[in-house]
Amino acid sequence: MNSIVYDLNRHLTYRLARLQSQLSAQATDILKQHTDISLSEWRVLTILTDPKIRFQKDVLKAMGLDKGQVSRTLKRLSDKKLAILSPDEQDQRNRIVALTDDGKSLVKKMIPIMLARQAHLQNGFSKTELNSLFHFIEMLESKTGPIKDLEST
Amino acid sequence: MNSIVYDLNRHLTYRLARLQSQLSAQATDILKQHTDISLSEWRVLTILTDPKIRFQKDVLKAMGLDKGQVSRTLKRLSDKKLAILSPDEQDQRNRIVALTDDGKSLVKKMIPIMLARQAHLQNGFSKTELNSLFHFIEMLESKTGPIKDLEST
DNA sequence: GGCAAATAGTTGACAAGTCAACCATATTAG
DNA sequence: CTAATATGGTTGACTTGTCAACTATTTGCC
Repeated sequence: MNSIVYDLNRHLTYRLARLQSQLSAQATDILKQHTDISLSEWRVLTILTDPKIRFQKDVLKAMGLDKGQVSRTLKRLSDKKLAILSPDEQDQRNRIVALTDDGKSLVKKMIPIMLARQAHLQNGFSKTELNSLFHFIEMLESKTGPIKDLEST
Repeated sequence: MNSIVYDLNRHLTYRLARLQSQLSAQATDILKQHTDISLSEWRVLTILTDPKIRFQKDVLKAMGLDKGQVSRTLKRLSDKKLAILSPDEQDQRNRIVALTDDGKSLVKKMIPIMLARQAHLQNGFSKTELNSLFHFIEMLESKTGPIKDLEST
């Protein structure tokens, strides 16, 4: 009667967690082979290629990362001379963020490599399948808030 | 001409990372409302309900976690009297791991809650869709090893 | 104008994850 | 038998992620 076995492998969030940790290890490896930036640094760099991103707060919103994490990541990028942070004269609370030339060329160099990886991962999926995968991700993301009535039978 | 914009939102691994961090925050919240164990502790507890898991190394294999992480998580579970670790007389390298009665009842109490959450998340997906989602996860997981020939044009 | 609230960012403390060195016990091959 | 190797586990150092407190501006309201 003590059949409280919980099948983790059919457990969606667990599977996603495992997948995610393997994927990020893979990305970290690739980055290490070519540069000396971390995965989160890479993500911020790519965000900075978007002309709509002008302030630190835009990075924050675009990525949904922690404030402090963004602050420190940008500081590291700035130390590595890949990004430049400057004050906004209009509103002194803001910090203007931008890629340096070094930053731009690093991104330019890495993009084909990272895209090749994406292609590798998506290889074997049809266009339709990919779309439904993105659709699934969106649906799940819409349900990641607090849940009420969890224990009602 | 400097159109090096990298669309992160159409970037599979980035979306999965974001989804995953939201999901695990949600799980952590739920656990905090009902107990004082962390998500990784919860996962190890559920693993321990499987009668095939007898030694610490089995936990390791079943979860694909870091050695050290498993060692420390089990230590915390043992400190909280939820699991018990004992030496294996046959092979002194092994540690036998098992749930205590407290551990069992905690799992029993939490399982319906965690299953309700899974149901909530999967709500809106048809059986077919769920199967293809799991299938996608498997396909991706099979591609998380090192990649060669990444830069060939 | 002046004060409360909102916004942007920084910092420190702490938890979780990753890596590698290390110890003890078993296994195996000569 | 014993020396090399493999296995299971622990530990410390380091990185990354998370949370909350705090400072400095700006905005909105009376």
